[in-house]
Amino acid sequence: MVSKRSKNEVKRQQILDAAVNLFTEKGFASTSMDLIAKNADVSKQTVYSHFGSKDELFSASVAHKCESLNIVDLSLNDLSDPHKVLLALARNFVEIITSKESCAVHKICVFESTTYPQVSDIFYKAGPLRITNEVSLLMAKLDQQKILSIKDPRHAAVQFLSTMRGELWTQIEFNTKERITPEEVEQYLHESVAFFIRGYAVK
Amino acid sequence: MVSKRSKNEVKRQQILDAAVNLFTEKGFASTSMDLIAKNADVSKQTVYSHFGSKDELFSASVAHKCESLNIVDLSLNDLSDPHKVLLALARNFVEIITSKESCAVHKICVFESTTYPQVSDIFYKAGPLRITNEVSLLMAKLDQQKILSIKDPRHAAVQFLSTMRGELWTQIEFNTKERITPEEVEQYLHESVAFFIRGYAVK
DNA sequence: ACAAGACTGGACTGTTTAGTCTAATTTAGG
DNA sequence: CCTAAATTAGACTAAACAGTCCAGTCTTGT
Repeated sequence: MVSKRSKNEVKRQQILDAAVNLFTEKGFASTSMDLIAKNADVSKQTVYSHFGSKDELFSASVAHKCESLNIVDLSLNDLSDPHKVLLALARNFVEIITSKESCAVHKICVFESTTYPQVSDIFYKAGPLRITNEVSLLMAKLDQQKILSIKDPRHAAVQFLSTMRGELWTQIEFNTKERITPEEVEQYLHESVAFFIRGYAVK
Repeated sequence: MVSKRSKNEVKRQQILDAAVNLFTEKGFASTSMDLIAKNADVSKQTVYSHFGSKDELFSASVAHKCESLNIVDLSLNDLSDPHKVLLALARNFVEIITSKESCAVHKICVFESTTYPQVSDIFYKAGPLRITNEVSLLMAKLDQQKILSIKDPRHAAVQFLSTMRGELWTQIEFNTKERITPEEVEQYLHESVAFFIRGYAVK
């Protein structure tokens, strides 16, 4: 037998999932509470008893999604081959930021950043800010171990991540017809890692 | 006396301006035709006689805005001091992409890129694609004149522009509370230009 | 001055929506 | 089995909105 509490939780999850899917797909304004209820397989009243208003549900559903988003893996200890380390990081980073889920949440957070700065802030801190901080630490380590010569680890992190994003990211953002092929992306990442290392090589 | 044609044009411009301002500010769904008419100081019927529908007006107004957006100045002939040339370019680029107008159009185009890919395409071609193409040419010249050693000018252009965007751009996107100071931006650009040149220095 | 076309304001339709209410039904714990 | 809370479907309100229509007014080229 399922406890009352957990039955409650299940419905809550259903609502959050349906909500975030619809919000990211159609936007806040074009998503109706009726449709959320229907997609969540729940009555409208239940939606309102869990979340007081559309605004509240919006915040909660985006926050919920941010918690479940994949994050970049930085569990690296052997840094002796910087090309290998940075290329793995770059691939991992690009894979995550170009994923459908991540793009969808990114899009809605940016769009609603003036109307719902709290919501946008949640994503910013869970995504861009977090990864930048973590890569900064990596850069500091590379400098410390004299593998690269990095005076300002934060700037290096920003440069690295910005660079890896590359053209594919922009094409996805704008939903362009033409797209860079995976092979081109791979080549770009390879070149860019080499470029980055040249820029921070120890003298 | 103003000609019929140009009087017509004036109203048309008023409508387009009011429309793009509202669309970028509130989004497509949350902007009403009544309000556009009111802000354009024109009757609703006039809006409909110039543009058949809300969709049509949306496309036309974004396209109109894209035409009038500032573009990066690349009229450089003396490339002998690459640091100077690239720093000027970087400053110019950042100034434009962080401007209110540009950010507002960027935001709506990205957000509506699935619903209105044609609209998003207009911005993509007038903005990111165009500047990337132009900077590619510059990179090719720098290689040709043996000022830098750039095998793949397009990749170099993407790397350069991505890098210069930096953290400020992200903070603006997400409308964060904390912001990098102009001094920090200036320092970042300076460092990043030097970093770029190190990465493409002639051997 | 005159005719053609542009413009106006406002009424109107039909639809969609957030949020509320209610009365009946289901569920789960004691 | 009983009670209390949770859930349900559906009706309902009040507002907003896209798009149409119309009757009258203003503009402009001739």
